[in-house]
Amino acid sequence: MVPPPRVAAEPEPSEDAADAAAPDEDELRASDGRVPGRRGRATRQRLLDCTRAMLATTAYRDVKVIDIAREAGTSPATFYQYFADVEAAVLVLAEDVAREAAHLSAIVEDGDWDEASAPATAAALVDGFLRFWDDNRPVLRVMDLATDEGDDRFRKIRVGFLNDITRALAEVAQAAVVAKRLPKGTDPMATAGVLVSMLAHVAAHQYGFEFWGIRTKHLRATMVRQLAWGITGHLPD
Amino acid sequence: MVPPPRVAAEPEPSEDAADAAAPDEDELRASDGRVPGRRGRATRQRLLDCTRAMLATTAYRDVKVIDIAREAGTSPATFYQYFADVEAAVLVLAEDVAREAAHLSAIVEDGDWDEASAPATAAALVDGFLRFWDDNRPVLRVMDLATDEGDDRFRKIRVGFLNDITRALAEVAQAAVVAKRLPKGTDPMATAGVLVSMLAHVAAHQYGFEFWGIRTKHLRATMVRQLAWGITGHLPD
DNA sequence: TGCAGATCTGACGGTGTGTCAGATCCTAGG
DNA sequence: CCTAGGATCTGACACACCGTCAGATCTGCA
Repeated sequence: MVPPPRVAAEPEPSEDAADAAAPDEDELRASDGRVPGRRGRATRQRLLDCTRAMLATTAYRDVKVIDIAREAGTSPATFYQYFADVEAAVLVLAEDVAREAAHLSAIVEDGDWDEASAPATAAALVDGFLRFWDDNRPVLRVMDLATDEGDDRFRKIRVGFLNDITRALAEVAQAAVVAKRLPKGTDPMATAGVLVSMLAHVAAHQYGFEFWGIRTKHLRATMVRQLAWGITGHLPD
Repeated sequence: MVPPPRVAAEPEPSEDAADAAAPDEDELRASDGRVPGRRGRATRQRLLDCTRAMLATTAYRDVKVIDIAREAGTSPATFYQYFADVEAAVLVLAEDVAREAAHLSAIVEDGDWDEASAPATAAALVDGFLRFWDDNRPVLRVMDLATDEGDDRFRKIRVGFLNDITRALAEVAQAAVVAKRLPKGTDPMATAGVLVSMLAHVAAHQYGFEFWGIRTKHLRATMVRQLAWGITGHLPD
């Protein structure tokens, strides 16, 4: 369950300069401790893509290394060159997803939360959540599971990306407390955290709602209302 | 992924009368289609208990039939006599958990939701959720995963048990809409559904919050506030 | 062109799966 | 008390996946 310690080794600047395609992953190591070159990185990426695809079509429990490798046109041994196990590959996917989530906190930070604008800003955030979960559901659900199972590597990623949004919302709530629109004892961080939970869970189970007759339109409106009021204290409508 | 069709067979009334210990599970069949007797049911239960225990200590992905069987002091072949696979056993555990959840909807139905009582009733429901998730976390997280993966057998159970609570809350919301404490367009069911989502998700990730410094006390207060307002339209405090 | 890594894989021992046929257990009826 | 016959369990097996090597193959460059 513990990530293997990264072996410290002298860098390979010639390679590094050659392909600056990798954004900030210059810490990559294969299982044998060497820094992969162009070909290696391509294989690794192919394996990641296939893992993501697999996750979208197969129950997590049934995702096998051999299937991923076959799909990627390579052998299981190659998979193990880059990842300790399936979980490790998913962890990398989770990191990617978390990076993509940055635009969600931007919505909170860049939006206006005064009485007139709050509903629209809240709506933008709600839509962002729904869309984001739609795009990344397979990875996010494994992330949720692993976090709940006590895996700290996943928890850190999850907390990290939700944290940015939560902090941003907490600032808004804090302002509302100061302005006495929210009751004095209100904990801004707890408020923001609970609302982010609401957003995350509804987004995750969106289709579960339709299943029992709730239209997405109403769902969305309710989320917006609950969020806007909870965070600003402005009564909606 | 599809449950095996139950083979229709003539019942065994003599056995049935002998041990009425089983509440409503008289539809039980072993893999070979026969109705298990006392000994069989005991073995089955032992396997279920071990499955639950396993789930509490081991990542779902790593829960193996052979481990469950070993733990139960029996052989894998016996496990397969009662369950098609690990998932099938967890499904039964999920049904049990859902049955236990009945008391949560009772809190909503039996409680008062007038302005004076709403916070206390909401608090009781919040505590019920937190406690319930605490007691059944391992099964509930697998239920969430399977539901999200599109498994309808789990979805039905999940929806079924949350449905009772949601319906009960929706009635309260409906009353608030009629009384014009909630805006006219409000969909009571969607409102209740979103709030139940909030409760479920916060309860599921309770310890994730503590991880980043939010005290359970504040978390609870926020949930209560959000729930009481959202469902009754009464401003708290 | 040929060498020195870099990358990949065949092959293998180990473990888990799922399914029989038959062994073992239990109990009702003699 | 004994025994037949159904209820229950399991050894054994064929198959699949895991995880790890040593060595085969590929690639870029001197």
